[in-house]
Parts: sequence; C-alpha cells; structure tokens
Amino acid sequence: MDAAAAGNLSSSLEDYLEAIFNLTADGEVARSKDIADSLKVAKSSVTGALKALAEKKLINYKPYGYVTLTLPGRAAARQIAQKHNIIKSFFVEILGVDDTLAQEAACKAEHALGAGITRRLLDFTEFVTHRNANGSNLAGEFRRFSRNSNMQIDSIEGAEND
Amino acid sequence: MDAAAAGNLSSSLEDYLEAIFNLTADGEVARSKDIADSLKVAKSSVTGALKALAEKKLINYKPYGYVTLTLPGRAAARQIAQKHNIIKSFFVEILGVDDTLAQEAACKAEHALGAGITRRLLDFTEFVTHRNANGSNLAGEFRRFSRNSNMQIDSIEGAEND
DNA sequence: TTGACAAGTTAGGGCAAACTAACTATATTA
DNA sequence: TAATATAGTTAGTTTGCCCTAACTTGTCAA
Repeated sequence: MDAAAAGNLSSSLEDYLEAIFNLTADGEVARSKDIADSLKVAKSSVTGALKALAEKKLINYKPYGYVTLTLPGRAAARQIAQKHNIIKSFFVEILGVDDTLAQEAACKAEHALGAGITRRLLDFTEFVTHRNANGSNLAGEFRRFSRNSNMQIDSIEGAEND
Repeated sequence: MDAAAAGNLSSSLEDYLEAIFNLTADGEVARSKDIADSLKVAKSSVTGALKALAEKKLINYKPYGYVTLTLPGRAAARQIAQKHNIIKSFFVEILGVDDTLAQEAACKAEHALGAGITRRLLDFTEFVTHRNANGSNLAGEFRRFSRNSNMQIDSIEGAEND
C-alpha cells in the first residue's frame, strides 16, 4: 500500500502537501511561488520540499514544471485537509472560537491528532449538530455557560501565542 | 515578566520542562536518567536540553547536580501540564477515547493549542460535566450516537499512527 | 525577437535536536 | 578504601528544515 509513504510524513511535508491540494482543488495549477506564499517560506524551501515529496511518489515534479498530485499523494493530502476541516469546525461550531484563530490552531493540531481521535471529533460535532436540529441548542448553552465561568475563574495565565 | 522566556519554548523544550515538572511533582528529585527514560531519548540529549533550559532561567542546573525548577520555570511547566490534562480529559471524558491513546495524543496536541482554545476546551468539558450532574448524560448519548454512525459511514481511511 | 522581469533552482550556511562513542564523576559495596 | 557499576558530560556526526545570494529558465510586452 502506498500509505506507507504517506504515513511517514513530517509535519512540514504534510503542510506542503496540503497547500498543493488546496491550490489545485479548483482546477488551478500549483505554482511554486504560490506554495511559498501560502506557507510563508522562501522559494528555495519549496524546491526542497517538492523534491522530497516527489521522492515519496506523492507528487509529479519536474524542475521548472507545474506540480500535480499523484493518486496516493492526493489521497494523503485529502486526509490531511479533511482533518484540518474537522478540527476547525469543532473549534468554531462547538467551542465558538473565532474563525481566524481556529484556522491557525487547526493548522498545528492537524499534525498532532491521529485518525481515531479525529474521527471522534467529527462524530461529536455531528452529534451536537443533530441535536440542534432536534430543538436543543448545546453550542448556545455553552456560550452562556462559558461567559459566566470566565467572569469568576482565571486559572490559566498568559494568553500569548494563541 | 519572565514569561518572555517561557513563551519562546520549542515543543521539545516544553516536553523536557513538563517531564521535570512531573518527576518533581511528588517531592522527588529529577535525575537526568529519569528524564531520558520518560521522554525516550539518549542521556546526552537531556544534557543539551538542560543547558538550554538553564540558559532561559527555567531550571537550576549544575553539571552532575540535581535539577530543580525556578519559579518562572515552575509556572511555565505547570501551564504545560495543565494544558495536557485539559486536553486529555476532553478526549477521555467527552470523546470517550481510551486512556493510553488520549495520553499520547495530548502530548502532541498540547504544543499546538494556545491558551485561548485550551481554556474553551476546559470550559466545555466542565459544561458537559455540570449538565451531567443535572440529570442529562451527554457523553453517554454521544457514545450511542457514535456507535451507530460508525456502522454506516467510513469516510476516513487509514487508522495508522493513531 | 529580444530585453527585462518573474519564477525556479542551486549552492552554501545556520540552527535545533537527536544520536553514538568515549570520557569523567559519583555511588555502592565488598 | 579501592573496584566497579551507574550516571552524567563532551565531542563529533547526522538529519530536517529553513534561510540568503547568485544563477538559470521562462514569459510577456515593446
């Protein structure tokens, strides 16, 4: 199975793969420059990453040519992107986190959570959504609960790097 | 404020700090060997990390001596450990994840989630707990919901590295 | 069609974090 | 207290990932 290559990916290479996936999602081609911009790295860093991903047969890469995902590459990328979306949705829809913050946190957390936990997170988010459809409003209740508790306790100091 | 030093910590150094915190929690001293064992790294790696942490004034370190946390070091370590516990509790109590898996995942996720999101996660876990005290059983309901949904859908492939 | 600008690559270097191997210090215990 | 085992350090190497600077390739418009 080709997932052998995809299972060994570093966080960094996962980020590159995900960026390529997102850039090519709407039929566009993935230019090296765009990858560099979206990940905020130097162009030369992209070249290095592309070589590494090509070696793992996850992308088709020829110097000076456009980049496309191979079949296993696309599968791996889709999984990463999926994970990202699941985590972000949970942050936004359940925890009520601001969109930008959720986006950033999901970028980091997607490398930390395995498929099992991610799956449960998805299930849980759906669970709450289904309940909402049935008249309850868990997320809203939580907002009120959260507002109250935050006025009283403040045990976690330092809100930097958030 | 000394949190300047603590705010810049790499994931790796956070792990070392947390390990020292846990080892010294019950009055024990933190031996270099124990740190190496608990993080599964070579002894020489520990020495390097101890030097780095000492440079940041987070630990008291003299070669061949025992290691203790400084005041800012203890504060930083406590925060990391707290984050770990909050995340793990959420995984176990809300998502119903197995203890061992939750422990491992929390180790990784604690470096990805900032104070803001961690705070909300704590609030949410408490929120569900409070509701349970009031007769509802959200976690239990979710288990049943989850079991059903897993029989039908299977959109996330590959449960490795979990 | 050709010159200029943009995109991409190569070369070379830095830094963090890990490792092994060899050495030094400390503790144990006979 | 001297021998030996255990703990800790140092030195040197490797790997991954990023950077800058300089060069090459590609593109587009005058």
